[in-house]
Amino acid sequence: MLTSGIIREKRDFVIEKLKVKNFDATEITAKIIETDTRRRDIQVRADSLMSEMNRISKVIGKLYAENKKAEADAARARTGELKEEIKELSLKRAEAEDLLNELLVQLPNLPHESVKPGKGENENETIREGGKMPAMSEDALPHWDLIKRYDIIDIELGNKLTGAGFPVYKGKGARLQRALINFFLDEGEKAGFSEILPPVLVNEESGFGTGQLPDKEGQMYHVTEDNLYLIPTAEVPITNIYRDVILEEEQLPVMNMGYTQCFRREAGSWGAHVRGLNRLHQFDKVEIVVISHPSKSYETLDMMLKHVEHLVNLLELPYRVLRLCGGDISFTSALTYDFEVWSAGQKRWLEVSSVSNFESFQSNRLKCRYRDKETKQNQLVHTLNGSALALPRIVAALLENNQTPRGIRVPAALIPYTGFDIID
RNA sequence: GGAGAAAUGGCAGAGUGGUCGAAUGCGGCGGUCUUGAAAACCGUUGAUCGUUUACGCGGUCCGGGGGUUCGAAUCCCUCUUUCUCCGCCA
Repeated sequence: MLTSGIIREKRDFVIEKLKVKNFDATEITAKIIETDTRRRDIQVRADSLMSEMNRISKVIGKLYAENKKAEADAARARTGELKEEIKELSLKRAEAEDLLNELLVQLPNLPHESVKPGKGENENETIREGGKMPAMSEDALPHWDLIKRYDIIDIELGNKLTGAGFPVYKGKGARLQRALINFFLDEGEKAGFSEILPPVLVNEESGFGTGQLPDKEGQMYHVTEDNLYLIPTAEVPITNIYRDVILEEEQLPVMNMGYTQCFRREAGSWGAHVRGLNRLHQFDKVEIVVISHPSKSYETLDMMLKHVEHLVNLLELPYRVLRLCGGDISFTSALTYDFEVWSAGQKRWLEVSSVSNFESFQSNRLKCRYRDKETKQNQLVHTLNGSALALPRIVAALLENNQTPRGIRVPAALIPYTGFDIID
């Protein structure tokens, strides 16, 4: 969330910026400023009352020590009234604080200056393309046919065991998953990321820290019995490691990555675009998460982009990189690049990675700061994350783009991991 | 799941109702000494909210929440976590 400070000091700027995200902040920022002012006013009054109370208490203590009971009792006369007032003010302050938080949480992050306005995904801007388009005949099969032909991923069986969106990987299909996970982790390590294997269930605080709660509650599976949530991405546990943490400046950047299974309810998503592996309730993903010095976070974003590009290149997939426009970028992000790979069977682009800089939007919620060497002040860090990569659509594209009459060719970089060079 | 013990600053560890934000040690930072370093010695060293042009000043925080009291790290309730013992278990 944004800080109340920036809204107080640069309200017009905030309103202007949020227009890029098609968000009208006029009314809510006014409420925020009003609530914030009220909160501070209450605190000033409460503080001075408490100060007086402390003073009187000390005097009483001294009087008792000197055995001056009568004077002590006289001093106590006023305390009841003070106590009453303090109680009342604290309640009001808590109320104002809660309301302020409620309001702040509703404001999206400010978009970076390079983000252009736009209604939706059609207005995203392609900033880079790479890879070679596969030479395919018109009748290239979509992956949902290929997985059946080679019996490597079983959607129906997943239906039997669990329900729609929970496929079962078998034989070379299972091995391919394992190969991709190890490949991504090994490449991540080479790029300087430390591996984390976090829990896939998190508590409410974590959900709030990264912004899934309270607004996007329906996205996550909720284990009500224990009030835990199945993670929709490794971003949640890995970023929350740094909740309430103050880092030393020289520790930055903190570069972590983790493989986890991811769980998404995706309530209400149906249609042709979600067929096969295109959208699942459970899938595998390696996520990279970086905590960066605020002045370096856009360099960090570029570094992460290069890493993802490197992965896609090694997998020999044709890709393009999009800079999301204001209408498509997420609530929490300041700047997001999407990676899409071409799928020859479906003849369309599939999103396989989303790399974002959240600036201090997440860290403000997380209270993750670093101690500035020069000023000795604690400052909010910038957080970034990206998929590197999400498996299902990568698998879909690999299968579709590499289909041959003899079977499905495995890209060279993966063969050491799969142990086979063809799926047949 | 049952019984007991505990939770204090970066770490270790005192403190059981009145200048306690908290002794002491270690660590960190600054300094003296030294050609340099070590040792020794001296000083300093938490977070957070508010206020102030500023120097400052005030409030809150001793696992979380609530309570008793003029006053709580200290007493009471509750939750969480850790340790020990028992049970169960991959």
